[in-house]
Amino acid sequence: MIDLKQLRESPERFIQGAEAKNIDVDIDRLLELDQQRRDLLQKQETLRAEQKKIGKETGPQIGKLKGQLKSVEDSQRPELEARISELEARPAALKQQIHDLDESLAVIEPEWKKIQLQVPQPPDDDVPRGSSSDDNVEIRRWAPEGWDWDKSFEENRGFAPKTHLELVHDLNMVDFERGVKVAGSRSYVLTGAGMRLHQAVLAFGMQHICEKHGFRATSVPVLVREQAMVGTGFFPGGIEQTYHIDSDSTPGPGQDLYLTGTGEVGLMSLHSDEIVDADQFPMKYATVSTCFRREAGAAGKDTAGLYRIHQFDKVEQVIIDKADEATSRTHHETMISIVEELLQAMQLPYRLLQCCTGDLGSKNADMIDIECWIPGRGDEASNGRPAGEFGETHSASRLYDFQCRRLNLRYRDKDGKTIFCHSLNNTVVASPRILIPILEMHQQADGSIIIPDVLRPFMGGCERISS
RNA sequence: GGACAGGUGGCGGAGCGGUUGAACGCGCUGGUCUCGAAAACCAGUAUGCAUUUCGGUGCAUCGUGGGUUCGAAUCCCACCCUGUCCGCCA
Repeated sequence: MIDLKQLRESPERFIQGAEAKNIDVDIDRLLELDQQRRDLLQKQETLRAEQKKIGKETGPQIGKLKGQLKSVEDSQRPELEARISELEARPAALKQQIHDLDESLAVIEPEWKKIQLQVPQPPDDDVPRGSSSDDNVEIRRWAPEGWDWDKSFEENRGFAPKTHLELVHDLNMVDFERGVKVAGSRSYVLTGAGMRLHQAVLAFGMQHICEKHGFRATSVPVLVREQAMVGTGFFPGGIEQTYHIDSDSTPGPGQDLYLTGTGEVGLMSLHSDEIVDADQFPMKYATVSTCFRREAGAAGKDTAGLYRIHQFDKVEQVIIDKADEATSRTHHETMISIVEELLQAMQLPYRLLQCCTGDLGSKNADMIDIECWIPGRGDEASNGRPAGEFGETHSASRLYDFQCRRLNLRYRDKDGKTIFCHSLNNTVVASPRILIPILEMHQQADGSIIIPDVLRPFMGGCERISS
């Protein structure tokens, strides 16, 4: 959520920000409603002040007179009643006016709130303008020694690569058919070495971020209240991406909940509605959680394999810290470098992409995607085999106070003022998607797969997966 | 599935129709005392919005929304949430 004060002061910044992000939101209308609302509130406040003042003066009198009314003789009643109704007349009139203003406000506020939740955070000035992921800008890339970016996998390694689909089939690591039988399209069942490797990657990710970088290991609810989805900024925009445990069809307590698409929701919601102690900054959390995504609107895209699926597991990192842009930028770089360490440790070639304004999503001021090289992806080369392509495996967001404002997550500065925190989040590792580059990049000419050193301790020392 | 209880400030906990934005306790901040600390004592200590001659001032907020009333934390209705006991399941 954006700061309405800032919006009033510099609406252009937000209008241009929404435009750059390709988000259609009627900011002029919001400003208009905001002005109306403020006018109404001001009028109402004045009336209330008067009502209160009168109430203090005449209230006790009325009470006393009404008491007398009970014990007094009939002949004196009319006079008493007249005095009471005289005293009651003014506050009653005020009450009616205040009530009318309430009704006017009730007309405005739903739309006012709705648009407010839709206004995106303007992108930072140094984010390149663009309309889609095609306009993202590569920052840098890395590959293990011996890998030549100008050559194909076959030229680099001396044999034609299999796709991950072929590999998991040949090595019996995934059962897609039964996955689909049980759970429908985009479902899978990891088996044997597939499941072991999946768990190894997640365990490695948790170990790395917690032990090497001091993030606090934390579990999160993956079934959450709507407020957590709104607070973290996934709603209203992402509602069609989200599974809903529906109270209409299955009434009863605990039935109106949503399945989270990322551990970020649970982690960031931990401190919602809190004024956290600034001494704890920066607050660094890591979790591993199952993530659920409906992938609505992605029909026909990446239908085969482990790339785009409804359910996966992810190690996620978040940082909450004081409201300072420079600090946020530093954290952002740190969180990205943690991922780079991990990918380098697993010897996976990757590149960093600066996402353009059109690809940022509504809540980010800046976002860096990390893409691993996947030999089995992409268009067909002349030999009829995939030419290889980068595939997004990580996404690092810098949100400033946009998310914490929604979550009502604050701290006190030196002067005791409450301030909304800044937040950031980044994938540590998401599996099984990350298994795709691991399998494809570490495959051998004989069809076996060499397990990266760093994962072996989590697989009982196993060095190689072969049929 | 059945039977209840309850939602008040950073926390605990009063209040159940009239200066109650809210007693009391704890915590926190400042001060006195002390060589220093603890204890004791004194003072202060909610959030949001608006307004301001930056000293304040006004309004709202006791789960949420509506209602009754001249007046609601207090009464009524609906909803949300939390907890307890029994049953069931792991």
